[in-house]
Amino acid sequence: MQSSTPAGRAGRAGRPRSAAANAAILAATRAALVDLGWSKLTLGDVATRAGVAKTTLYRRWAGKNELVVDAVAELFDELELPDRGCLAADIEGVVLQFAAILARPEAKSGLMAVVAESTRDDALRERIRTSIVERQKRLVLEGRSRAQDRGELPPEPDAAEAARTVDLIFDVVAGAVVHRTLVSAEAADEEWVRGFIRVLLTGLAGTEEDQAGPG
Amino acid sequence: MQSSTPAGRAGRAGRPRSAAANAAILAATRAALVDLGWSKLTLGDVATRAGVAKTTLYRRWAGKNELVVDAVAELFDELELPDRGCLAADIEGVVLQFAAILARPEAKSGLMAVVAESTRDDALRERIRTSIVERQKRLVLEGRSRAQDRGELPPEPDAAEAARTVDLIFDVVAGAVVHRTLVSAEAADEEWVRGFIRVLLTGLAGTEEDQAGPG
Amino acid sequence: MQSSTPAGRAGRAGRPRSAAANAAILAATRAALVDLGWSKLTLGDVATRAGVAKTTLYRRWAGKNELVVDAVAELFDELELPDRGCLAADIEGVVLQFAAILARPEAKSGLMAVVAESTRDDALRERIRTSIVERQKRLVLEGRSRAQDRGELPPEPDAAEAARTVDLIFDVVAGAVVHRTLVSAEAADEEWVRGFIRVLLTGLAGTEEDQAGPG
Amino acid sequence: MQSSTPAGRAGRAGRPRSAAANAAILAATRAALVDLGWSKLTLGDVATRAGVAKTTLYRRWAGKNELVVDAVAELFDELELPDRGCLAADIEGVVLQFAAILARPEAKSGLMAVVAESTRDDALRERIRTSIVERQKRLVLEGRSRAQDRGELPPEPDAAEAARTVDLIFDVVAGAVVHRTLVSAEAADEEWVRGFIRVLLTGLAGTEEDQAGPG
DNA sequence: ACCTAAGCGAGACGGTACGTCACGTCTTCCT
DNA sequence: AGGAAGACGTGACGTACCGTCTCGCTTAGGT
Repeated sequence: MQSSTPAGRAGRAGRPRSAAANAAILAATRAALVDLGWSKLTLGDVATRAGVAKTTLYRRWAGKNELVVDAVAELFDELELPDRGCLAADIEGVVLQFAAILARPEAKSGLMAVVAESTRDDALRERIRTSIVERQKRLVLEGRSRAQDRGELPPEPDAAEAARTVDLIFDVVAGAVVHRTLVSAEAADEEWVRGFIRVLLTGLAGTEEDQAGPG
Repeated sequence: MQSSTPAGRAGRAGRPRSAAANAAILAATRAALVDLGWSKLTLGDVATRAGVAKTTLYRRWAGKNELVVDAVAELFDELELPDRGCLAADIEGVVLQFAAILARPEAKSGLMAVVAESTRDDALRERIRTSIVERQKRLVLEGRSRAQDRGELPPEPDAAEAARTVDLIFDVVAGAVVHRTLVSAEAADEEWVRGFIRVLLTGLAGTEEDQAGPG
Repeated sequence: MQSSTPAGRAGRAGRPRSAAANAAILAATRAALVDLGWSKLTLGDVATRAGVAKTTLYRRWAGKNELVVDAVAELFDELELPDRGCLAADIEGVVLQFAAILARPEAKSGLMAVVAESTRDDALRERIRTSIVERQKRLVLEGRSRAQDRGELPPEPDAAEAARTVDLIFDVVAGAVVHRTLVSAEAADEEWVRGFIRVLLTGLAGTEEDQAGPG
Repeated sequence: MQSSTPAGRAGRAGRPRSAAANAAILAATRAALVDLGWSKLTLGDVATRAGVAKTTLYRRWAGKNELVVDAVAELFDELELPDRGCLAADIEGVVLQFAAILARPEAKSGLMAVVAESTRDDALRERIRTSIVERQKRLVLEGRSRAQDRGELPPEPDAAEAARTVDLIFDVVAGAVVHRTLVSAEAADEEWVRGFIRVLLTGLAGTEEDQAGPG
């Protein structure tokens, strides 16, 4: 990297922070999550793995929770919405991607733990929302927009209602996959995702018909 | 009788464990969850609150996780399925109860934390499943059966498929409410539950119609 | 054993204390001293080794110190003063016996520990004196008396002075052997004992002469 | 100078250990020995008294025994051999100093306890020897040398024999004073020390004569 | 080419909680 | 009443991390 600090920096005297250290620390954090899980992860151990002093770590993050949020957030940035031609297929694509990330131990172990912590720490919850949750709502927005272009979904008559629906869908989709993966502890595989999307698109009553139909 | 102690009596010698202590410990655990949250809860503090020695606590539970699971599990036993005449209303009733429990700080703080821990501890995950999850699936079963009696849902042609559907519905319902409450950090109130049930029963496409129709 | 308690017992109601238990407990204490040493010896372990409940043990001894004193005291009762014809030989005989007992791990480990404890516990010190120390002063008394009969030592002109001398000799002999064995951690063997007795009988100045003489 | 740090400087990185803490801890240890005795002394309490964290204590000493050895060893460094003109007077001077130290409760309580422990711990015994015992043998060596200069004792014909005699004398002197003080639990006062030195210098037989002679 | 301020590694520090162990007491049932 | 069994309240253990602090060294921008 040719420039470790952006142009707008305060730029006072002294040695600048190592840019390489940040990446090493986040990677070390994910590695520690894989090996130890959240509750046994210690900052001292992360520092050692990253080849960095503990003080360096504390200079940049307030504590374990903030560090883990940043380390996990990077995982979800690789999500994207493929264009597979129809709404159901698009959803299936992105849900399977999401399920694949959640199946990774560093995500499993870290994500739920920081969510749990965030129930008592507003700043942490906000950090999770901005770093992880809100950033991925783009997928829902884009998916709906595409479906409307295709005529699979009607246009939104009301902007506020539209936003509420995005939130609802996000809660339903993310919640279902998380529950399936972490609580039921079974894979959110292709078969399960198809069943889930059937319910999501046509509702419970429709589910039974569709099953009976092809059989 | 050949024996003064019943056949099923295991080790009859020695002082028996105090039954009152168990209840006191679980109540103290919930109180500590409210006051401190999961990560700052210490077994020493729970013991003090319960008026019990730390060793007594360790004699009965393997650690913090097991204790919290048991303490939280009791919260969910009060759930019941009211008969409100139609499927949507029945679901609304039970989901609102579930949301109310999840809104309590002892549940919020404890539940996600043990789920996070369970990603690295099979025995703990099993304990969560038997103590909390599986026990509440009765609600889904009873709700469907009632809806089928009323003709709101068709009968199940295939038992295996029926079981899969119960699991799916449970993941969707529990997951959505949990995500709404803990991640989005907004109340799963009556309005939200109605929107959720509309999607659940009629699907995304139907949702838009229904909204547009009466409006 | 047909009778577990001696004839002179108080004979109140209830089950009498098992006499066999006492011996078993003291033997178990010595065994535990050998295996674990004083500081790692626990009353629970002694009870288990003796095949006895902890309560039984506490009914009979106030604590670890008292128990160890009794267990160790028995070791020293086997000391006796042989008649080998002259004072030096008599002393050598009894000192070697004493050294042999002190070399046993149960004595080493237990004796010094209770002496250390006794510096802060008058009752314990008294118990040690009556059970162990005073009881062995008979050896010094008998040795002197025998030496006086033989004409090796002059008779005592003053009874009080005589008692003081017994105490002094006891302190010198016992102290030297204990220091040699425990602090210097070398065997109080025949060679050392001869050197010691030479000093004891003829003094430091005489020592050098005697050595040079026979050589 | 070629280097700002001396050659023998091992690990120069990191914060150095507080020198003040060491002294505070050893002093606190002695104070705790006075107040509580060895068996009730806890490292946590010592740390509190020293105004130091328990971990600091464990960073520097392996355990209670090692700590007490070091704390007690300092007491004996104040011993010195006065020149009072003749051997008997020199010995009396140093033995009275030794007795005075042993009479202090921190020495009484600590010394025998660590000796007892050392019967099962070779490293501890070695530590006691080098920190306490061997260091004080200088007194015996110097005393003998001085007495030889005065002609009170003959010169040593054999170096090995001379060393053995030093050990013997040390065992006799230290052992007798310790036994008198701790086991017999009576003061090693001037009167007793005179009697002891008479035996030490002239032997048992001589003792009686001397007493009878001048009386 | 210096100066200076911050970053950095190392590791000691005062804390807090851990989970275990032994204590000495108690409660229960049995003999 | 004595005894075996074992749960109980208590308190110390020695360890592990916490987050902070002192060290001496490095590094780069500003002069």
